[in-house]
Amino acid sequence: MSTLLWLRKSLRLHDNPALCAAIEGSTHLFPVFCLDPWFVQSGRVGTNRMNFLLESLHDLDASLRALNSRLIVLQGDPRDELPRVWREWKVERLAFEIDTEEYAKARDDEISRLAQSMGVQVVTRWGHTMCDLDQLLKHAGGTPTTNYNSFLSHFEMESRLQPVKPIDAPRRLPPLGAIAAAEATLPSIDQLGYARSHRSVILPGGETEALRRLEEHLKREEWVATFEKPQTSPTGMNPFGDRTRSTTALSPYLKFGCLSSRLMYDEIKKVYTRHPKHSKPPTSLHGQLLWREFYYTCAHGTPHFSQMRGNPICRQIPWGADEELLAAWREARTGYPWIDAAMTQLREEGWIHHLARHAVACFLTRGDLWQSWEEGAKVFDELLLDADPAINYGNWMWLSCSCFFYQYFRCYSPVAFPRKYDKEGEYVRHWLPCLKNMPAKYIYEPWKAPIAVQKSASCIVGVDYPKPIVQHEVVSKENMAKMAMAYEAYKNGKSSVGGLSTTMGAKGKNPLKQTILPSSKKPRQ
DNA sequence: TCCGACGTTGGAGCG
DNA sequence: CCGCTCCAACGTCGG
Repeated sequence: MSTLLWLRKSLRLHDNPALCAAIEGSTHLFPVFCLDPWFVQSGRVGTNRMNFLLESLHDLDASLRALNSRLIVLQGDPRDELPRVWREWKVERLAFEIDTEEYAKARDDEISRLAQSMGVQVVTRWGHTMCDLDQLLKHAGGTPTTNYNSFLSHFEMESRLQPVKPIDAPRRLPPLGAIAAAEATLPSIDQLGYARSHRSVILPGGETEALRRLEEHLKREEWVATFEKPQTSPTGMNPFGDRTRSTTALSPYLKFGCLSSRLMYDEIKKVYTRHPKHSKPPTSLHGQLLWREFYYTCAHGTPHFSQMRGNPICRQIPWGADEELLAAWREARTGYPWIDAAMTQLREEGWIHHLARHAVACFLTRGDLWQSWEEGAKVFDELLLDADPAINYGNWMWLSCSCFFYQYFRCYSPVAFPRKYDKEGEYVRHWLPCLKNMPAKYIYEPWKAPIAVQKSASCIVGVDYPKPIVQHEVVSKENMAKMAMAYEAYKNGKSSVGGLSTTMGAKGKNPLKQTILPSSKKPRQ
């Protein structure tokens, strides 16, 4: 049996069920990654994340070579490339990990049909998440819950049936066929049309690095056991070395599957057994992995999860469409140093702390600029190393009070919020050097500094640094009123957007129940 | 059907 | 510096 293992995520050897399935009964194994133009040439993936991907592929290739195999990298649409190599290499079986992203589902359905039509067997396995997401949906009665605590009970049910247990990396691999060995290798980032100079390697990609970092974190048992997410700081200058304020920053490794979420969960569990008074979800480290699982399940079971219209869990809110405001936010020139510093770090490093994401997301949407969360999500999707559709869109809905979270009167101040963490404004000074000499008193609101102070700090607001594009005290109040109206419209059972009229939310508590019950299941009554 | 408790991470003002 | 209350008042769950 000759098997092609089609790698997309799970760029690792450890805890890789699809890899194990591909090995079983194979005389030849072709590990293949396909650089799909839908991702590569579309502008969807920024330089930093593409670089992370290439490093991860490079690392995987090295690990495969150590087992007398190697990674074959194809370039082109997998709908063309895979059938070609199935023929050329006489592939009898295709194995891949289930991917629940919107694009991936459609793509994988097509590929599976092509394979069957060409007599190629198809084997799929879950592996990117801790559980089989269809099973989690089943525990929820067929429709995803938008409530974390409800989700926790579903997860507990499922993990009792299928304990979260990682599997070891294989020690031997079937050899490649001779023809396949001649195929092209990994391109460099400039060969893919990206400017090498725009790259900033803060987090190097790859399974080796992921496991090393996980191990480093696990050594700090006390820290692991007592981790409380809300206690961490968004303004830590070096989040990857700072031992007192940082998070793990393992998200990019989880996104690409350089690190298995099941392995991480299981290793943390071992620490918990030695520290009986450990923290608990939602704030604990286990809690963080469960948030990931939560959003994945929700996205898997929700149509049009990436947008507002047609998304049954998303509040319909009449966002504005002001290209200037959006551009100012995206390009870090809102005139609010905290917002601009975070957006600068995002662009430079591809990573910002979760609370910085909250702050800039709230600012763009319900807090200040009243722009659609979809636009913000697109920017994050391009720039974040860990950009992950389920989690990204989910969190944008959360922050914009479109789903999951509804207390729109709780609004982040771009001035008061960062001050709680960083009184001196070191974070701002680092990312916005033009404000380096601004006194701490004015660092988050430099337009309030007397002109003499601005002069002695060599930073004239309106010249060296922008004036604020909106007045937070004014617009945040106006926007709260707009949110109240949108919620009122929702309660009255009609959409407030584009004259669309829907009965959504008119009576039912969960509009999903009326719209997307899986055909295989009967409604619960 | 109603009501209270709760919701990972708000802000301002107070003691 | 911390913890408390109020601000005005969201949806969801469960008794």
